[in-house]
Amino acid sequence: MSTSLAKDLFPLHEHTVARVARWFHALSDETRLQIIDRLSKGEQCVCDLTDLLGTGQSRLSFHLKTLKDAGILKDRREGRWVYYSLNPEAVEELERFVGALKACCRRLREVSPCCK
Amino acid sequence: MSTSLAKDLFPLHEHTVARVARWFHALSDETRLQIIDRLSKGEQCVCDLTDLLGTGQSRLSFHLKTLKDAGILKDRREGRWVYYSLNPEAVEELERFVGALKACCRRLREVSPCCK
DNA sequence: TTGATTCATCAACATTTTTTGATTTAACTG
DNA sequence: CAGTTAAATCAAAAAATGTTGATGAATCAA
Repeated sequence: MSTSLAKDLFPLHEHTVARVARWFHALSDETRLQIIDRLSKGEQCVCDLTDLLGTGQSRLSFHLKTLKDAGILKDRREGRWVYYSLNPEAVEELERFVGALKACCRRLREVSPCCK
Repeated sequence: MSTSLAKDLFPLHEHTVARVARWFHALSDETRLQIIDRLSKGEQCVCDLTDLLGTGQSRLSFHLKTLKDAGILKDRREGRWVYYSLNPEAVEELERFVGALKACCRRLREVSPCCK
């Protein structure tokens, strides 16, 4: 079952490569991972997150935008506040990719066994 | 069970943030994802990969080093040739992280149901 | 309307990452 | 040994990213 997943994804389409690179880029920054960490506990508005960074608010805004543009976060306005949250669909797609990669590793291990 | 995994990882330790950022950075480049794609079919030596990039060999070397330093790839020398392959342990750790994140999403969905 | 608050955007700058071509190292071959 | 091949390393230039402080837009409250 997960083997067929791998068959679907690998070899990667050009389009897939671009999308996946975007996800990973969004997640490749420590500040952004801390944002993810916060949001893993639930939706937060921007002002709740400002304490994460000792510095300016534009910086936070920049990172939130990076994550949102990559599809990792969703946002929702409520009056003056904007609430950000994890986008479960993106997380699932990510999981699918990593799962497919793992399936490749498993298959390779079966092909060339312990000897070597 | 995967819920307990999430409990282990989130909230993220500083150390974890740094490690994960490294993995994701290594995977955030299209060239490097194409290398991964190749290696998903099995071990390859550097010279087999040079056709991936129209340009110089030092560039390939740079990207291979980036992936190796992040722990995503392993290498092995055999005479004049160096063979690179996926590191299954890294892939599994990656899967664990993404799985934990997904568990967070699931939990959040349960807490705040359909309404809203 | 005026003023305050929340957040996004912008432009200038700083920092980091990537590319390139040249050089170096290591391993083999004759 | 001299010559060749595979791959890593280096330094300089180019490109992409991230930071900062200032400004702008939207919403609300008095």
